[in-house]
Amino acid sequence: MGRSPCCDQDKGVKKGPWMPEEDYKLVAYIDKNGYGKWRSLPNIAGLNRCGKSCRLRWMNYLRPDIRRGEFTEEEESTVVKLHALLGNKWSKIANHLPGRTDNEIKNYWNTHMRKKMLQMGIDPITHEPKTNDLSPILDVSQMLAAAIGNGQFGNNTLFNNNIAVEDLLKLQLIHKMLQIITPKAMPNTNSFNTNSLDTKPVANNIKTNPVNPKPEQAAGQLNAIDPHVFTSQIENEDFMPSFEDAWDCFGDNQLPGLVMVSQENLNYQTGAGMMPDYYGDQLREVPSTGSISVTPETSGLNYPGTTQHSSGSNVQEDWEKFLDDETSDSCWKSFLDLTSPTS
DNA sequence: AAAATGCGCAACCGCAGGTGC
DNA sequence: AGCACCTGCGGTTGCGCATTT
Repeated sequence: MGRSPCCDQDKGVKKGPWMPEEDYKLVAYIDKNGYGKWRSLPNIAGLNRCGKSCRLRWMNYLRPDIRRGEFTEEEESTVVKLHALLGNKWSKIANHLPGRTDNEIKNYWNTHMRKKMLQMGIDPITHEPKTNDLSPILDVSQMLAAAIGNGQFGNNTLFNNNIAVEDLLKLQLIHKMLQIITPKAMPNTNSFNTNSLDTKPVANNIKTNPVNPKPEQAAGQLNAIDPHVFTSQIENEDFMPSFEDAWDCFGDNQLPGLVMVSQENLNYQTGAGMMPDYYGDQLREVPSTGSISVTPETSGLNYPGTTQHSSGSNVQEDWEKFLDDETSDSCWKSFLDLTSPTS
């Protein structure tokens, strides 16, 4: 389809910053005639500007309902959540932020929030942890699986009371997990920032997890050590968790990292600043390959605190449900704590 | 004090969808 | 059906100010 050049941009129209008198002309014209017909507007209004430029100036700067100044925490939270849901759909995001323009949100994202997320080790595009910080767990998981599978330690060694090998593997696993949870307290620190981790009790999360059919039981298993206590104790240099304490985090007959949790779920959980917190059978249904998307309708995953996108509903409905779900606030709150100017 | 560098933001550019003739 | 035009969107640019060297 053919398309003519925008306005009269080849005929010496002015570009660059707008002068106050140009603003005045534009506002005066729109006050009198309303806006629209941008192509013809410059001639009628006596402006030597491209119609597009006039529209942009009005929409992004002169409009009376424009809201300026620092983004509030609530606005930031909304932007982050919507960006996770919609991606770089700035105009759609702007629809949820009265008075903010798509351009302003885009600029704010690129200059402030994107940087903060990178500092947190979170990919601002995918909203996933940027580094492969969970690979150690998977490595150990694979080692365990291999050890069992190929009979390296004898047939079913782990289940035949070979305490030394089992404990060694446990130790390695716990050590690697501690590296992830508290890099500053452990050797081999990594870049994942845990300073603002939200250690919301697991039970609260499980309670709203749509894929966990037995929340009380699961919470009981996993809260043998309260994550609040666990992580705060770890940050205390005097604390050295015992095998029993750490191991009790996991349910009976469950070898952490072996089969129960997919890479996607691990990424999601730790990205939200929490330990992997549920290992119920239901999670086996989560696909273990492919890349995660935080967009529920594209990933097909049920995330804690979110609602599954049904084929009959739209993104906005899901978003409103998401906003109403108070249990979904935790990870964003921690993010905002970090991005707050006062922090 | 001056130059270099970094940063934030307004504005520009190209493209695509929608609409009317 | 095809064309021209209008409008809106998202990526990018470049200017001006602030900070650092």
